Amino acid sequence: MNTKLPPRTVERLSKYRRLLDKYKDLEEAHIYSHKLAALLNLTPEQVRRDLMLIGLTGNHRKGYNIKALIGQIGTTIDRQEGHRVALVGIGNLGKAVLGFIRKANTKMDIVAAFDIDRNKVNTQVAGVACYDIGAAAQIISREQIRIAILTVPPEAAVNTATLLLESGIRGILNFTSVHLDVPPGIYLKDYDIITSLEEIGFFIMD
Amino acid sequence: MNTKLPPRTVERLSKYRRLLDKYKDLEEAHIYSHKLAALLNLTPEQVRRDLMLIGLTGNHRKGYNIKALIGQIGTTIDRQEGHRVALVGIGNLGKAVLGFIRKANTKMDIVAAFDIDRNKVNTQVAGVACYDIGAAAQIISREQIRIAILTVPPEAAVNTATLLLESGIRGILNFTSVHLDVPPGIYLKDYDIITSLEEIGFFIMD
DNA sequence: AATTTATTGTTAATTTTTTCACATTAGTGA
DNA sequence: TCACTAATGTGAAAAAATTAACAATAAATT
Ligand SMILES: NC(=O)c1ccc[n+]([C@@H]2O[C@H](COP(=O)([O-])OP(=O)(O)OC[C@H]3O[C@@H](n4cnc5c(N)ncnc54)[C@H](O)[C@@H]3O)[C@@H](O)[C@H]2O)c1
Ligand SMILES: NC(=O)c1ccc[n+]([C@@H]2O[C@H](COP(=O)([O-])OP(=O)(O)OC[C@H]3O[C@@H](n4cnc5c(N)ncnc54)[C@H](O)[C@@H]3O)[C@@H](O)[C@H]2O)c1
Repeated sequence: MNTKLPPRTVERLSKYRRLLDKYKDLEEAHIYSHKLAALLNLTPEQVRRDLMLIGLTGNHRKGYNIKALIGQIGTTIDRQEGHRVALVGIGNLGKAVLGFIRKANTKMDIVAAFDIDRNKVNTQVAGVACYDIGAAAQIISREQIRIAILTVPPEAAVNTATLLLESGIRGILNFTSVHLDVPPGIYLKDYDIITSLEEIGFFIMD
Repeated sequence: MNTKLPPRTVERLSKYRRLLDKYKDLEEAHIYSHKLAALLNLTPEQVRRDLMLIGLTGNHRKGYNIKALIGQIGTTIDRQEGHRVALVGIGNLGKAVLGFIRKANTKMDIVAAFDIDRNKVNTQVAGVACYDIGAAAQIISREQIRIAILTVPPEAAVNTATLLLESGIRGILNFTSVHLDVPPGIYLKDYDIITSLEEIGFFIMD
């Protein structure tokens, strides 16, 4: 079900599902486009169009069936078999991420974590097995891991990313704020809290 | 210098500066739009347009003077006096954020952190004073804090956000993945790693 | 000094995204 | 049963963002 979808739509679909996840077991719960829009600061038209794009159809009187909505978002943006993810760098941020994803209901499975610190290697954090970074190539290949979350210290970022790409990683979520040069075909997403803060700062000025 | 700027431009300006920050002391360093674009997966035209929008002018032969570029981004998106920020919830994520921002060169100053845990209250983390959440209203008002980073457990999110808004906070960076209902005029930005991962997952499928 | 070159600055064109507008429709209740 | 209501679904319009195109130009070279 991988038709070409606008990137923004993909992002919003993920958010709809995150928001409505807690109602997923209610068989007959519905939500109106204007309600969903209000919850996420969007317009009702935008919500309807997004849902239209994934072929979801609502009820003219009750709105969208939440269970169906979650299901359809799943068939659209998830891989059936899920995604196998590695976390690299089990520091404060890495631990927070592990704990967070463990609790979340998602097809993103963190199947391995890597660190260089001997005290962390061969332990479990939030139910995830931690390995030495030296074993990364082997484990990523064996476990068919395709996505990596990079939370190593900045000075280790470039080398670690190179290693990950050589090991078969196809997408990186990079928290290090270090610029990574990736070849075409690799999906790199950077997140930097400072950019978020500066954006907030700019828009609250008056 | 607060002309109306497209939100995307603001975000990219922040990224240009983050990326070039390390060259800020080189008096005569220049960069071409195409070089900057390549570093951030943008087009040269987009870079030139962004810089045009903030009234920055490059040299036809050498490109943009990095120091001038950083300066002009500053006058455009920063407040001269900086922004006073509070971090609320000093757990794994909160500590990572404190350490990160302390090291970064930015006008965002974290001037207080809050927690409910008695072991954390009245300590310092990454040079930031930690207070009891009960003192938040008083300290936020006294310190004129306008922006809060919310890293409390999900179940505390709504109440804590209410308290922050009552205390004068105008912008919230919300990591809790809990939906917050904020009145108009308050700038809320949510970040959820799962949405980032799902986006990566979707776009590496083929 | 003239020529060449590579880049900027910017208008115009294009593409993408959002919003409008309204016909259609499922349920409600008189 | 039949109008009425408050939604959806979607083509069309508008707005926003990006990309193309190219004249202007500053430095390097001859
Ligand atoms: N983008 C953001 O918003 C943001 C926020 C906070 C932190 N950060 C960044 O995230 C990263 C981690 O932050 P943190 O606070 O968790 O740091 P941390 O020092 O607590 O953790 C880093 C971990 O990486 C491990 N490590 C070091 N070298 C390694 C290597 N070569 N291979 C594997 N593991 C290695 C360390 O042993 C440690 O466990 C840093 O780069 C930091 O700057 C980014
Ligand atoms: N959005 C994301 O990408 C992302 C990633 C990781 C974690 N998270 C979320 O961030 C939050 C923090 O995660 P963490 O791993 O640091 O959790 P944590 O449990 O380590 O830290 C939470 C901290 O908040 C404090 N706290 C509890 N109640 C409080 C209150 N009422 N007022 C002030 N402080 C209070 C606790 O004492 C603790 O120090 C959680 O909501 C988690 O789900 C989000």
